[in-house]
Amino acid sequence: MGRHSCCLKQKLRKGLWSPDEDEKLFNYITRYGVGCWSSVPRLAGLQRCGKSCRLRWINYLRPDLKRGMFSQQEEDLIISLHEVLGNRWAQIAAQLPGRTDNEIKNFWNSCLKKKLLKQGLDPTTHKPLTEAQVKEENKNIETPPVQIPFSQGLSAATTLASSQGSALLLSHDSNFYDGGLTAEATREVFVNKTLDPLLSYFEFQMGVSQSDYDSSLSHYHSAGLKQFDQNHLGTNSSYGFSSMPSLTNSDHGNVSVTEFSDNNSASNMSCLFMNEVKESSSNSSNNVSNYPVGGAGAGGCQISNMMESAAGFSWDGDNKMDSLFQFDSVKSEEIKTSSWQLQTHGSINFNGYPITSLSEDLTGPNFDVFQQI
DNA sequence: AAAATCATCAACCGCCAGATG
DNA sequence: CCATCTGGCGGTTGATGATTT
Repeated sequence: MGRHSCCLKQKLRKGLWSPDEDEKLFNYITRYGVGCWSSVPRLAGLQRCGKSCRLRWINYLRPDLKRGMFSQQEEDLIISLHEVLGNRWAQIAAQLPGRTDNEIKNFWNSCLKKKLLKQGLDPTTHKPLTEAQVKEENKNIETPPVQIPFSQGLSAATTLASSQGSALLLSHDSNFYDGGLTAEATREVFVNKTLDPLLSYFEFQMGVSQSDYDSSLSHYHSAGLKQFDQNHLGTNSSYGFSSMPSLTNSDHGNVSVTEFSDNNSASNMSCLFMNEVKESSSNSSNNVSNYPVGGAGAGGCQISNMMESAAGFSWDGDNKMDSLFQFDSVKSEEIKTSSWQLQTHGSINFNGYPITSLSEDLTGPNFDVFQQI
């Protein structure tokens, strides 16, 4: 197996995406949706391979990306899911609306792994480290890991959860949480995908019933959806991007929705979807050249820069970003009845767009909830 | 102040599986 | 069937800014 045929063609650009390329891809996808990725570059006028375009859209340009720092709940959930699923990042991402597998994978490798090690847990097995492993880790980590006796009744994982003040009870040998769902059953849930992902997500995470969904979701989406209609869980309800409400219902200027922070990805198109951003330290003279050109290094999100970059895009006329989407916080009624929609010169829904994790999980027959838009 | 090291994450690579001809 | 194409996934790399020496 070699490269994809599309990648064999000469003169294809590689590396970081320029604002111009982003604009082209974004414009194309929002106008025509996703069809055949291999033809997207040609039709969008890009010197990229289809895979690259797909990746860029999924990990960066997709409007439903949440971005920002991971909340404690998300963190706990990732750890729990990782214990069940291992490095199946796409499946893990499927349970975290607005997060990409790449993002979660990076977060795991850069943060959570170390965190578990510091807690004396093997990040692969989620079991307490052996003496030898602990010694090995002690060499690498200055901070002494938490020593967790093997004989202790509570699992180390549970200890971890409680030490983090988490409401989530991580797996012991048999039970994931008080509800009594066994680890095996939970594994069934996620591996065989037999349950409503959103419901199972919240039940799994919080041990809540569907009736508690509102509060869970509002917590999860922080300042996002304040009155997420429970009808979204109904059998006849409409689903689009699972995290779309958060975006759509964002208050203007409510930066906390996406929790921009220093750790936030700098190159974040989602920034563009905010009508208002942090006061940009009066450095409004930034130009497109300030568009994040690096990976993490461009940290700090340079929101003002991003907005400048957005302005640099040749959005024609009323096709500007903030009119592109329904951002008004008063649009919750519309959210209830319609899927998340684009508001260009008419409406474009994202039926054809890759959703959330873009894994097969969300489109599989067992995930009806995601199929209804 | 400069060099070295670390942390982060966007993007690439290689592989796999399903679809298609 | 077989070959090829394509989408998707997980592992890895490399560029960059931040931090430490």
